[in-house]
Amino acid sequence: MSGEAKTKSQSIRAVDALRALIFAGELPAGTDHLESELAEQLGMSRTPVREATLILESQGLLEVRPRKGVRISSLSADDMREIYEVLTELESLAASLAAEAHYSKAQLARLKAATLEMEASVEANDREGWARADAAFHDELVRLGGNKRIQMIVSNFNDQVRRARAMTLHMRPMPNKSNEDHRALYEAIARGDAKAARQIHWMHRTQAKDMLIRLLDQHGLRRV
Amino acid sequence: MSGEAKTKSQSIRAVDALRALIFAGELPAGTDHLESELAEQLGMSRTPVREATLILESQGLLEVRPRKGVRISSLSADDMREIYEVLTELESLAASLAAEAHYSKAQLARLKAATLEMEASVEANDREGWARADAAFHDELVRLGGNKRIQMIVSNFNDQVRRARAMTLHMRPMPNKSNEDHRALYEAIARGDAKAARQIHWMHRTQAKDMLIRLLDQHGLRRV
DNA sequence: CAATTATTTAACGTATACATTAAAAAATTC
DNA sequence: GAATTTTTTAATGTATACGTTAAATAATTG
Repeated sequence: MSGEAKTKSQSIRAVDALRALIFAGELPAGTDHLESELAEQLGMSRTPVREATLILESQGLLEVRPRKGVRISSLSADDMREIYEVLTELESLAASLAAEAHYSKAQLARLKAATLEMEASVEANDREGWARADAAFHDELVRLGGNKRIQMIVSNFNDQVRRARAMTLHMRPMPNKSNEDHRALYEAIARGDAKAARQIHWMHRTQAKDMLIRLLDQHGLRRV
Repeated sequence: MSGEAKTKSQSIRAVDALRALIFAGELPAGTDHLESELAEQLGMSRTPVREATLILESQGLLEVRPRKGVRISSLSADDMREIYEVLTELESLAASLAAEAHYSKAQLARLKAATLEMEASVEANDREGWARADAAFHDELVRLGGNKRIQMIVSNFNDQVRRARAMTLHMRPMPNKSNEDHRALYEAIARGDAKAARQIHWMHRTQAKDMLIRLLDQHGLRRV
């Protein structure tokens, strides 16, 4: 009933495979790879690989550099700042829109569940669990905002900073303050207070940005 | 000295040509076109056309629909609202960042020039001239914000609403209020007042959005 | 004759061959 | 021997052939 046997095209497979390799760090940031090598590695011809690289280039995950192979994108502190500026702004807008939508408690169940999971994870000292719940919270927040364009951009930019977040996950203190923010944001949305929702999320993201950049800087990570 | 004879690839040529055809309305919104037809029309094989459609799809200008040809994207009023929400938010952020950068009068010369040109165009009753200067103003504003990601998204979304703006250009009253906004925004940026810059631009864009949607609605344009 | 199944068609997806061209290597010149 | 030119190499860009498959059409069945 649920698991359809989709016949995915090689191009889609190439996109998925390359994304996975990039996120797993098996194609590390800054490295170059020839189309023909990637094609061989993925067991297909160059054609679908070329199509995949065009798609991934438009998503900012790599750059196609004629005759030098595709280069896996890396991010400077400044890139990170730019991306977080956009994420902060658009997620805050989504938070505001979500509050204006006056969702019922039931419709906010997933958001609530994510906050509880984060709190439980902090109790259990489980960083990976916390990170998963945090991602779920942010995804759901943006979804509740109801603007498909925001969802697309935010998802895209989250992909771009995925490795950087993963790297710093274990460098940080346990996110207690963060959980308070999430709870406060949930409540602002639940009572339909758009202004507060926007403000709370804006502060939340801005602090996360500052922390991330500080950590990368402290650990001498010039590009990630 | 300036006009280098670039040897552009067919794929790039295809992207440029298709964009031009879309903006000119020769490939109207909502219409379907086979890869082979487009290839013939552009005088090249399907390969570069396929690559071009993948790029244009990621830019939201068309959708690739296997076996049904590529469909030129059309926008509903709701799509328009979504796009304008993002444009409003990101341009307002750019305005705020531009103010924070404390540019000199010289650095703001192009922005100033655009405001003067808009005022002159209104005097001369020249709508096309006004639209050009308005676009220049907004481009320069976003450039001054200094965030490359914002520039990319805004430019992309502007492309998507280009036709809709063009259609409504002659339905609107002469934009006097708009010119006042631009002047006030220029002054807020010049004196480094980030909060005011953001606020002025936010109102400006929100009003533009409401006007656009109202006009399209009044004229029964369900999709453009 | 409606509904289903089989067949045909045509558009796409992919592999591959080849042309182009930037980069690397070798040869030449001063 | 350094700098320039020529040659070679190899990676990409493009065309094309062909297999695959969704859609359209025809045939069949109850």
